[in-house]
Amino acid sequence: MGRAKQFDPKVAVERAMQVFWRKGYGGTTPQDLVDALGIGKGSLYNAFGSKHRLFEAALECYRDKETATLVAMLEEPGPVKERLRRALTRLAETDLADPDHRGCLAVNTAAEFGRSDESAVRLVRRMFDRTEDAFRAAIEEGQRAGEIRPDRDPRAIGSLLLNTVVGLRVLARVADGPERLSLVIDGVIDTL
Amino acid sequence: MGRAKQFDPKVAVERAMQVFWRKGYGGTTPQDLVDALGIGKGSLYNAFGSKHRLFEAALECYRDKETATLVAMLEEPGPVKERLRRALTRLAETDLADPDHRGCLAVNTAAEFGRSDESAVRLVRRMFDRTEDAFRAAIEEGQRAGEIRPDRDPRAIGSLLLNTVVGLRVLARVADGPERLSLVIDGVIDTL
DNA sequence: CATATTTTGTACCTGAAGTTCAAGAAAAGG
DNA sequence: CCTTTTCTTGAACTTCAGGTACAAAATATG
Repeated sequence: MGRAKQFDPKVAVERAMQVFWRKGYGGTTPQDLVDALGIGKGSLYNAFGSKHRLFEAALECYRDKETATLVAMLEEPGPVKERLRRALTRLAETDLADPDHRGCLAVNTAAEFGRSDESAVRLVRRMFDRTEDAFRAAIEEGQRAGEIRPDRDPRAIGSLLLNTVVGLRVLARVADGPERLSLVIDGVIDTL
Repeated sequence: MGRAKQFDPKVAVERAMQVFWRKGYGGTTPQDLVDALGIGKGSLYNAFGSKHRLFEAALECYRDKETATLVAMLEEPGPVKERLRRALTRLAETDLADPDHRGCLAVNTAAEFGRSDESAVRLVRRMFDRTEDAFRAAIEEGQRAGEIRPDRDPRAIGSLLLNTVVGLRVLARVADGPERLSLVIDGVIDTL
């Protein structure tokens, strides 16, 4: 019973995610959210409680979509090394093509909050863990297929690739061209 | 003629740098700065014009100190690879030992502003360029000394090391231990 | 010492952030 | 169909960010 919501919370969170991604948490105002979600301030606070809680939901949404995309890219056909290269390249290209150069919401959040925000840090860590796991799985597959030397620690390479992606997405935020990013990607992939 | 300043602007900028480093640009209020610098608001705005101008000065100060530290570390005696490993390790250790886990001010600034702030982006780019240059110089030295294979592009390795550092300093902001960072450092250095 | 010039702290202003609330509208139950 | 419950809307409220204006104080220069 009671009046039904006039908007879809899923859609609202996704729109909020776009705003937080573009402007950061601190840079986003309730008014920005009201404008982007197309609902009144009251509804916003009734539905999500606070700017921060909405942010958590948005970050969770981002994390799920982003990791799903990465996993999908890593599951494409072809040699593992080529898949990895393609995944990184596509990531860099996407970031550079974005007119706002938003980079990665999780990385930006890590930089914005550090550990001063418990819930944010938890969400970011989880996203990083999942990303590393996805890379590790790909590496193990490559080792089983004989494409990657079996004497290297998959977890270590996973960490290294995670770190590479994090770096790339920061550099992409201020990059004026693709050169440096390409050098990085080639440099990393060629050592595998 | 006229009264002399009661405080040392250099010291003031350095203190401001500490505040911006800890709280970010958006998270720093004029009151924070007044408290940290120990001068009145009037003096602050008289001396620096605006929060943003003071931030630029602080970022410049940070950049100069930080790159000087890096260059000094890379100029220590010993094999180049060991110098690089030590430099990265010390960086990670410093970040983890910092109770606030502030990471790198330039990286945080890149993440906070992206390209929405022209002057900030310029300062960050310059810091990144200098860092890459420092690494490139070290690599070239290593190649001359026969420690590093001469068929690799020093600029590319410089980019790769820069990217590694940027990634490390983001991961350090949310890391709960040194394990992942160590894996990354060893993974990168061992491929040189 | 006189004066011009600068510094300094305080008081003040404007706008917005972040949230709450009262009043009304729509859906379900008796 | 009336009550109950939940949602909606927009205004109201509180606090503070960010910066300006000012008058008093201090000091280099002639």
